[in-house]
Amino acid sequence: MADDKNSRPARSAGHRALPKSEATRQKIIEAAAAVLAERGYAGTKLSDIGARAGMQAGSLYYHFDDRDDIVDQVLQRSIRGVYERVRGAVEALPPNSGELVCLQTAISEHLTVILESSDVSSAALRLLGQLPPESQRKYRNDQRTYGDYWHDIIVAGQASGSIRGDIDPVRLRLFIIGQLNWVSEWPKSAIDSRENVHREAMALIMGGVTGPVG
Amino acid sequence: MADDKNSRPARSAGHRALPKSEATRQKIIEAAAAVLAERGYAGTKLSDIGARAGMQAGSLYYHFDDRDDIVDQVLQRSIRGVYERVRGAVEALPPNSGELVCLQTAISEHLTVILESSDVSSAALRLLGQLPPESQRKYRNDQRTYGDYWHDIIVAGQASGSIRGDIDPVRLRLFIIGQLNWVSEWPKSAIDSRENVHREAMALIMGGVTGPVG
DNA sequence: GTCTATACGACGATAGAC
DNA sequence: GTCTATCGTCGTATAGAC
Repeated sequence: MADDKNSRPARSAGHRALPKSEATRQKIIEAAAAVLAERGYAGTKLSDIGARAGMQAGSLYYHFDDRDDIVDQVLQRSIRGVYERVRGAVEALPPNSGELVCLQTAISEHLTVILESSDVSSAALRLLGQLPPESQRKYRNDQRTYGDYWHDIIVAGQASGSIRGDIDPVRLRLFIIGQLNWVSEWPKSAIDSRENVHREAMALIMGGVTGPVG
Repeated sequence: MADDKNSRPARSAGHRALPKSEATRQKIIEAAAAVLAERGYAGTKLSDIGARAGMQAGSLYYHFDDRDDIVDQVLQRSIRGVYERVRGAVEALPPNSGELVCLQTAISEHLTVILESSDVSSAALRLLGQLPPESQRKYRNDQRTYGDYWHDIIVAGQASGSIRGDIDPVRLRLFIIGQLNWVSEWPKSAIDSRENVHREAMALIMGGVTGPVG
């Protein structure tokens, strides 16, 4: 649990929210996410990250320990970022909203994150599978936390009857999230407007291909 | 269009279907697919492929021109393989089967391929996105052929009213195929039996989370 | 903080023995 | 057909100037 970098900057007295070094870290992480998303884990070279962040490869070592440290930050932020966004959206619902509304909100927000940050947030999704197995373990907890959050919504919905009960809740979640995640692989030409993607995704997940009335 | 390897072996007179060299090619391609699926494009080393195929890295060059040639074969077989399987299944239906049945058959067969060859066939799906953009062009045709096949089914179904018409047919296809493709990313623990996955995927895609009767 | 230069290892690819 | 040995290249990481 040695973690000297995440609470940076630990300087004398906090005054500004984004000191220069932190802003640069941000820029590097975003650059790395972009490269990771399009080249994959092993295909991401420090020179690419540096180029996109406007500096030389060697300069990255001032801000990060090594290559994996950068990848690490991208993944952490992505996974936790999606979770916080979705949880925030669901918790913003009026109290006693039905489970179906919670599910719809989670779907909508998850999709929003994918559509708006097609780099930073969707990079993680495609990356987890290509990491060396040991590295994957580090993110299992964050992944499971997010999965559990969905799981609870789905199970509650099935108990109340608002969500069909003849599909295993784990697989139901995996089907839904998988369908949404794959949007990050779409050709850009298929996304004419985010509104359409949202509306149609919701319509399909809710009512299926035969439509809301069977 | 120089393509001297694909029609191998071009030996004196055909006698056996699988001469040794062709069998070895097969084994290498399968090994490569396995490594590609778990390490990604750039993460796949010739030494890994060789190890899994039971030979040294240098020996691979007897069967293939270079690294990209191997990746190429994996992708070609995967994309075309799924297409042929799905088309075969749909064409095996009794004539004048409804479009909805065609769609269901396509879904079922696509999922079957993913579940049974979680290496060879699913490797391609995740790979296309991480290839250097120039390389991607080579597979666009095969991809489009497969997409068009689904497209025709969906459009016909929408015309006849058996498939809801309020979702863009291109996105409807992408949603469905994406949901199925993502199954290759599932933790193995989520697949207790292929039958269950099939049944539930079909139920969800057909009727949505609210169930077949709304 | 960022640069250039360099040490070092890893991987793709080739050559030649068997 | 497959092996071992080797070369060349590229990418990570470090060192030290600015």
